[in-house]
Amino acid sequence: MRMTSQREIILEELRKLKSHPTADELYLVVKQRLPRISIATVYRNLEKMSEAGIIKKLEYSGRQKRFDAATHPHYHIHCIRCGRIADVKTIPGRRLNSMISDASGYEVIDDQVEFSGICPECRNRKNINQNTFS
Amino acid sequence: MRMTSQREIILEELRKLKSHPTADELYLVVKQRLPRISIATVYRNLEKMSEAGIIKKLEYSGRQKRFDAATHPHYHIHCIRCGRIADVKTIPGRRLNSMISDASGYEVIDDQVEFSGICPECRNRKNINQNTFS
DNA sequence: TCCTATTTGATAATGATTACTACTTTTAAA
DNA sequence: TTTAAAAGTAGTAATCATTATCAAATAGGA
Repeated sequence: MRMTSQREIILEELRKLKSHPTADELYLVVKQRLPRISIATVYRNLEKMSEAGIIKKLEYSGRQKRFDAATHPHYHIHCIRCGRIADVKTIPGRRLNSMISDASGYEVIDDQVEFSGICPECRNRKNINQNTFS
Repeated sequence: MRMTSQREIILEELRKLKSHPTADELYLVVKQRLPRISIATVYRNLEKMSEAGIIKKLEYSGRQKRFDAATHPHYHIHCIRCGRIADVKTIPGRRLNSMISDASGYEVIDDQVEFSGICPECRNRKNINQNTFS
């Protein structure tokens, strides 16, 4: 895989963001530095880099795929009030995947684990300032 | 919510299927009994019934939504070879959601948990008969 | 430097889902 | 029971995210 400037900058900007952006959100950011870049290039490179294991593609609920520069195993949690998607720091002591492997007979290769709920901030400020992240 | 014949038959046919069908797969089945039904009716009713908690919508973005008549908490596992989506019979002893709640500070309301891997059948018959379900 | 497989930008095509519209059925109030 | 508002339906157009296509550009080794 050639390291083009487009690819490099897409990766750089993704690494800066903690928000697990969609392809079009990332496109807007990258466009600041490469005004002539095409949205197709962003999609293509995100796909390639996730195939290569450099980044992780998150296929969760909602219409759009999201991308994460952090590839170490961790789960995500989605606030149904404000829309933000946060990392879950702790994962179960015994790796869940091996439990699932035992229970299902499948060879578990990957997981798409997303929880939905209400974040601490939204639980505090009830009913105000909704949807600031979504 | 009125129980129309369309709605009733969609629900009946969904309950018969163990395959977690997509809206269009279910449409083909329901069409056998109601030849004049519209695909839009299938989408609309699956959405309504999942809002009402009668069925469960499985959302893994980038792919088609799937629907499950079994609403009790259970996880799914997706075979990347043949495409089938199976139930995972066992779930972790202590409910995972409460662990996640503790770890994240979120009030966990729902989860979308899907594992990917290779099913026992596909592990046996290596390289032959791929994609019979996808 | 030169060659060529890879990548790019621009845009068309695709495919799943949702929106819309006019018509029908149900519900419930007068 | 009329009757009119509400809910639902079939058929189809529109939408939206994503992928495919293709001519032009370019990275990076020979």
